[in-house]
Amino acid sequence: MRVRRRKGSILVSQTGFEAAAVTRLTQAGYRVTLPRVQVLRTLALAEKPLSAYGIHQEIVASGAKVDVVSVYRTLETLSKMSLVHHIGIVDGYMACRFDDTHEEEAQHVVCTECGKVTELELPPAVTDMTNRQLKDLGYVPRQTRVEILAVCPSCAS
Amino acid sequence: MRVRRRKGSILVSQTGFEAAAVTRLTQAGYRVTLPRVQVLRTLALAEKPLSAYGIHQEIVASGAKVDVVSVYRTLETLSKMSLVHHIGIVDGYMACRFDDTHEEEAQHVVCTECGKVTELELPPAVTDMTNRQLKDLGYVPRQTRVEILAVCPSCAS
DNA sequence: CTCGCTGCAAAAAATTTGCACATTG
DNA sequence: CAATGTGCAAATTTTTTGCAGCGAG
Repeated sequence: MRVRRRKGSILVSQTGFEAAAVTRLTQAGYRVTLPRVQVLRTLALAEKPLSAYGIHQEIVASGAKVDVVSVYRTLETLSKMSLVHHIGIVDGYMACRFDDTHEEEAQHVVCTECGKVTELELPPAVTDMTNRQLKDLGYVPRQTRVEILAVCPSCAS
Repeated sequence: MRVRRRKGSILVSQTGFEAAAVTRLTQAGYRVTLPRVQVLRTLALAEKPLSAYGIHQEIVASGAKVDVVSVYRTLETLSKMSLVHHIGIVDGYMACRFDDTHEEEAQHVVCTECGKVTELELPPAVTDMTNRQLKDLGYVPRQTRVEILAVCPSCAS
C-alpha cells in the first residue's frame, strides 16, 4: 500500500488524517496499536486541544478503555513523528493535518473565547524577518513556534 | 516616593525590577506582601522560567518559607499586572522587564540547549503582517504571543 | 480598624516508574 | 517468535479549595 504524497504543505483531507498517520507510523517502523489509534482518532475528532489526561478521559468516557500511561507514552511517540502538536499556551495536543513533516515551523491561533485552535500558515516574509533578527542576535533558529491569541470569526460575530 | 517613568518600552534596570514592581502593585491598589516580594525577587534572579511549584521550592530551598498556595495565588496577581509572563512552551514564569504594560504583545526566544529565555522585540512589520493576515481570516487579534525555539549565542559557540 | 491576603489542612488532579505480560509485524 | 509496546500497581508531583486568622494600608 502506497501513500499519496504531494509536494509542499498540502492539507490532508479531514477524514484521511488517521489513515495517513497509520501509514507514517508504519513506514517509520512503529507498530500500529490500539492506544495509538485511539489517541489519533480522539485528536482527529477533537474541537480543541486536549491534554494527555484529557485525552484519556475522553477515550474512557466514550466507552473504550486504555491506560493513562499508554496515552502519555503514545503522545511522546506521535510528537516525535510530528503527527501531533503540543500547544503551550493551553497545554494541549492537537492533530497536525499537514501532509509533510514541517518540523521547523508551527503556527497556531488560539481563540480566547471558545478555546478552539487553528493551525495556520504565516507569509514567508514573517518567518524570514524573524529568523533574520534571531541570527543577528547570535541565535541559531531551530523551530519557530508562533502562538497567537485572538477571537475567532464565529465568536467575534 | 515617585517612580521613574519613561515613554515606550524602555527596559527597567536589572536591579530596579523589584522596586518598580512594588510601585506598580501599590498604584494598582494591591498590597505589598511578603509572598509577593519573595516571588518577584525569585523571578528577578532566575536564569530561566520557573513553574509555580518550582518557585516555591526555590524559595524554601533558600531558607525562607511561604505556602505553595500563596505562590499560585501570587502568580495570578502578577500575571494580571503583566509583571510576569507565562511561557507556554516550557510552562514557566519569568519576570517581565519592560517598563510599560505592553499587554498586547509578548515575544520570547527559548534556548533548546540551556533553557534560558529572552524577551525580545520583533520589528513592527512582523506584528503588522501577522495581524493583517488574522484580520483577513476574520479573527480579532488580542494578544500576539510569539514563542521561538533556538540555540542561544552561548550554547551555539 | 478593616478588608485583602496568607497559612494550614486536606483532597483532587496530573504525571512518572518498574515490571510482568500481551501483541504486532 | 522477538522485540516492541501495553496494563497494572503504586508512588510522586502538581494544583485546587475552604476557612480561620494575620497584617498592610
